Amino acid sequence: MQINTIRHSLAHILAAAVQELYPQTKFGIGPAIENGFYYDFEFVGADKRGLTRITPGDLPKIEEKMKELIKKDIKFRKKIITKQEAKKLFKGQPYKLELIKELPGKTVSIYKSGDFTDLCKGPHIKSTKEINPKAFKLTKIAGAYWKGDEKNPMLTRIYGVAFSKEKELKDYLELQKEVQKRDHRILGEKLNLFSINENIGPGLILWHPKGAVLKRTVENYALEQYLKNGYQLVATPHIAKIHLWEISGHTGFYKENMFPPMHLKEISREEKDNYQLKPMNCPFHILIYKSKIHSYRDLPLRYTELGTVYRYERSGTLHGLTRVRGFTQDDAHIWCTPEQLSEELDSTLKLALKILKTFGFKKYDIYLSTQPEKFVGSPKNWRKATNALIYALKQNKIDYKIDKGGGVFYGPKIDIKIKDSIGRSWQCTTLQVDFNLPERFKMTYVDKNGKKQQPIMIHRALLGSIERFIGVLIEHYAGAFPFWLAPDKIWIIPIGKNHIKYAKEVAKTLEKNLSPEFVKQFVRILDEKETVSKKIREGETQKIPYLLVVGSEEIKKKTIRIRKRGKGDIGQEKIEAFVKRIKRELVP
RNA sequence: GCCGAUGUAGCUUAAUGGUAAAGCAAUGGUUUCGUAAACCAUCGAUGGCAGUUCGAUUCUGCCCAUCGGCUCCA
Repeated sequence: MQINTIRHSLAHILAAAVQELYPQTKFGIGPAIENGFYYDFEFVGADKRGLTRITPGDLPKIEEKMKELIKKDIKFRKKIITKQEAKKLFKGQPYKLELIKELPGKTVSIYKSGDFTDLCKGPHIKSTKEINPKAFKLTKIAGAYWKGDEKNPMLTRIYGVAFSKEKELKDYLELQKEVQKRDHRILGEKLNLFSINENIGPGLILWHPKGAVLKRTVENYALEQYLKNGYQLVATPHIAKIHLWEISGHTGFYKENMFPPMHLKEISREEKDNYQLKPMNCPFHILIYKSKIHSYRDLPLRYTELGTVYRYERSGTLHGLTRVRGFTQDDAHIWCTPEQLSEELDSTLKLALKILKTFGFKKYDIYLSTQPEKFVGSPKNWRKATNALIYALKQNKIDYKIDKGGGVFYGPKIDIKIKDSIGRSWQCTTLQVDFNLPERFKMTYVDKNGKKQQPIMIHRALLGSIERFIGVLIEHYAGAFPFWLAPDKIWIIPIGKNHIKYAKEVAKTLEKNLSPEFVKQFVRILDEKETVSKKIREGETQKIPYLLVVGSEEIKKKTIRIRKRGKGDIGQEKIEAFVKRIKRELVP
């Protein structure tokens, strides 16, 4: 039997159990989902809103009831009935009645399993005998809007996971533990990378020294790649007159996601204009473009900036580094002629894939998002741009999925979701064609015939938000960063106080072979009065790539004893040999 | 924003309507140590504002923040 069918049937069994335990319950819907199922309920009852509060503490009781039902060998029976009959059957079930009303045709199908009957098109298992009662588990309770619309009432959703074999359930629960261990919010604190302080505000990141070094390494690498590939560095302010956002159209489309305006007249009467914290960099780059007249010979023109932007994300959506209110984009805008578009998209995509690969991401899900219902620009341009994106994808031999109608109103786009080391996807790279802003800002270039033309604009952020990208990096590597990224690279551990002098000599040799800056930033001598074991433990928990232990033996032989993260003690080595080793590893 | 849960020292956790306990960390001292936690001492906390109470960290309300979801992510 298909596991999805079992999951779906389990949703019905969940509903059946709930019906027995809480007879007044109103039922929403209950589909199978990835790894399991859920069912939405409205628990009618006695509190001031007329509801019964269900808490995670109630789950074991419901789960027990489900197992009881499964044991009873309940049969699933399908029946086609008329809508009229259905309305009678589901009297008192407002959500079901709403669904019946919306379904096409004159009849609907229902499934009866024991005392529980549900409106459902199926398919289902024949009998609960097919369910392995040891391979499912109710996991959590959450609020969920009826039909996913926040204008609708919020129902109580009970989630469960289900598999065919008990072992699979165990593996799944193990994986969840692994996910928890890799949580960048926990590792961020353990490795002292960043924090969020409630006196500063939710979604605003404090980068601690080690985190800031990591961020800098990531940013420097990305920027270096852009400068090598024909981008020009620009820098722009964090605020601008609100008028700018009126031109760009953001105040109209995006107001509730922007931090509200600053009213300068509150401090100075002469100030007539209100200012606005920037939610994006594009208008600034456009105005640099517009600061002079451009020839077709200037194109493609590429401006890049590590631009810090602020967006008012709803409080409930914030999450560690991956969803924040202030973040830095590795942003760039490219303007080109229609003829250049394909080539630009192709090379941008290549660059994106190269950079992601360097950071250790080898697997991706790539989406092409096409024209939505509401759009600006001509359908012909949309077709052209979409074809140019497809061309770029084909040039790079990329398997992609089409997100039909998923484009932004101003143009089609390619999104890359990277897969981390335990298979989760994260949206990072975005590559968008924009017909809107060049029009709104009246951008032009002079073509071969001396005529003014409108350039095509590409927005692209390859890492996306640096904050999110680092969050993903932390989870991908579980905090054990490759040498070139690690913000703390080498610890030198003298065995006793008589060996501190030699430890310093080792550091000096590294300075000579690498640089004083490198040693200051990345090498630490642990001369505290602690045991060697303690220092090793500390180094391991801090996930330091190399721990160099030095004692009398090493002094005599002029070597160091290397403990490599994940490998343990790999033996003694001359310092020169070690330098060679790390020089190799320092290259991204 | 919505539904639900949570908030005790820098971190992890304990306890209580009546003196808030411990481990790690930090600081000071002893130990100078060969690959994942030496020893002793010291410092240090109930998210905020109200209310109930003789007394609130504990009960109630509001606020703030965090967590799990929903919705959102131009």
